Amino acid sequence: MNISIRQLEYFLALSQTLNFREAAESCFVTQPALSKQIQLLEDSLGIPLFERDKKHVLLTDKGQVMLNRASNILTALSDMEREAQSFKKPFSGKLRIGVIPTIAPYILPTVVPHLSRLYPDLQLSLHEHRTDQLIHKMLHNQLDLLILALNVELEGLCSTPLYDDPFLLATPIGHPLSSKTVIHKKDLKNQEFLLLEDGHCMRDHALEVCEFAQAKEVPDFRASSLSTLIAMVAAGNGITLLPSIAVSDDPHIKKSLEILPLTKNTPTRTIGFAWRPTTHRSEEFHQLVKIFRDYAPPGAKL
Amino acid sequence: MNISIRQLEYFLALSQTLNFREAAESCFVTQPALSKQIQLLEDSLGIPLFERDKKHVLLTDKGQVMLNRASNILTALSDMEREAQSFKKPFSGKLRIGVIPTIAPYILPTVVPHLSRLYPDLQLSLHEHRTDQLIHKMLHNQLDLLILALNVELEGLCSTPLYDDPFLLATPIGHPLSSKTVIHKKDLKNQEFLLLEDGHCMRDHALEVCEFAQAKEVPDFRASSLSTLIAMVAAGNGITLLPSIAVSDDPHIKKSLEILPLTKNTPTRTIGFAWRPTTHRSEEFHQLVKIFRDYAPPGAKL
DNA sequence: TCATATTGATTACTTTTTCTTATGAACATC
DNA sequence: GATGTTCATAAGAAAAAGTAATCAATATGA
Repeated sequence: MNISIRQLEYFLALSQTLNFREAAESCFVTQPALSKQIQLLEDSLGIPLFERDKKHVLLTDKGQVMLNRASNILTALSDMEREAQSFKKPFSGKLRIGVIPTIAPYILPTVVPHLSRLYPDLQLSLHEHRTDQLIHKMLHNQLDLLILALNVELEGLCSTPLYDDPFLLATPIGHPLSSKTVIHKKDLKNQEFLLLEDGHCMRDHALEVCEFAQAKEVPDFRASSLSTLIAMVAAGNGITLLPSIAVSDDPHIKKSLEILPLTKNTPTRTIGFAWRPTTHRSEEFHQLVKIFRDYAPPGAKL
Repeated sequence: MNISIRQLEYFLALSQTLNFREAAESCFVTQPALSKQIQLLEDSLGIPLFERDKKHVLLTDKGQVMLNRASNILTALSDMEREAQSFKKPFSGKLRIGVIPTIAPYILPTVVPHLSRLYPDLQLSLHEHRTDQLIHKMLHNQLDLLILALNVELEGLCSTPLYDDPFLLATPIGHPLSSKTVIHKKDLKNQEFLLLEDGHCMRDHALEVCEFAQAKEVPDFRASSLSTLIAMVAAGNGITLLPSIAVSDDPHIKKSLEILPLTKNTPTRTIGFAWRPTTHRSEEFHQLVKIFRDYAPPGAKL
């Protein structure tokens, strides 16, 4: 017998549920149908993919290797189908965009309305996650386009920069540093920084700066979002770094905090797109770059 | 309807023959069966893959793009099946090796017998082509492993070096240069070099050396193989560069030519393996590296 | 402990898909 | 204009994949 796409789909489904009935349900077929196809696939490959004793199902080692290949094949097929779609009508259909939390609130509100206006047939589906999860979802064909800070390793993805986003120093009103017009490295020595939770790439950026300037992190506190961070600084609990795009447009922030530029050699993150090399729409992404630049948020440097 | 593997296979077949009847034949089905599946595939994708006026069939632009994707998917599937095979029994089944002509005669005769002895279940299939064709065949899943000079761009392939192969100068017996013990760059100025035909990567290597040393190529002659080249030098028609592995083991050559080492900074090619990233057997290839090194030809530098 | 529920495999039968055979329409060639 | 191509189409046979019902083996809980 020959391996079929359907068998690969059933294989994927079963590997996710590890339960024949549930997997069958998720594929909208009955359990015997799925059992049969899994057996046929195992026969075709000549190796067992699952160990099943009459109560548990689990993926074998070799099954795991085969699963990765199967998953890649299905992704490639899906990309092929979606590219064909986009041939018929570019900028239509579903576009799943993933954005990191320290970028999303400052870019999406301005750009998305323009996108919807320019491409009414494009159904945008927006997802906010941290970098690791974004990359994982991208590689598993759950997202089409990422918007993130490019200063990280993007294993197996293509990327292109959109704009630079310099970091600024934020202190409480009346903080000793706030009298200065520009902050130098030595000004930060032994200052206490409030930072984001683990997993935010901006935390890593900020930590690098702190280490470089011999500053300290406030112990026992990690903010879950930039707004928490801003509130904590405003309440006088410490100082922090904020991305330009997060502060440049917000009069409220400028009243409750002091925002100070750093020296010439300003620490900066590069914001950009990333996508799977086999994506459909790589053409369209290059067009989107222009639009995202046209509607760049205040504070971003082209 | 859903796209099937079989549809992709028929698509590939038709793209090769551009004739429904022949394509059907090559797939061991009747022409209407293939016609139908091609139609279904076009319906699924929503775009025409072939233009057919009642006498000619040709691939559309979009069809070409889809073809590349289809071909990659089929290769991925074939790799998956073959990896499953190799799980059952490593070093068994067909291994298709491609080698460039300036390497094949000096490596294969020594290594292949050992391979056959070590892995009696491995069916070696050896193919001699120039670099460009090897890469093309590799990318089209017609070869599993390449042995070539790594000093070239290997688009989309993985590679690993085996050994270095320095070039030596070959002159006719009694040639003025043959009195020297070592050849320097300046010795080669205005010397007349015999070189290989276009397409041999060794020609490009040698040309670089010639340009660097301001030497000249003999006009109106291009050798089709190293043995022609050697014969032409022996006949006094000029001098040339030869790879160490081609001369170190051959007493006949040493009688009919003068073989002279070049200066310390010896021009050298690196001989190595290359394979598709998705290949089955990448494990086995790393084992083969050891064996190829164990039976390295005289003249090769590990 | 025994009734009950849940697991994946198996069987018999139905539906769907894919194939073959036979044929038709459009175009070249002689 | 007869003949031999081409690809498309239609009808029915063969193959594949599905459902429904059931089984055997294992857990769970009164």
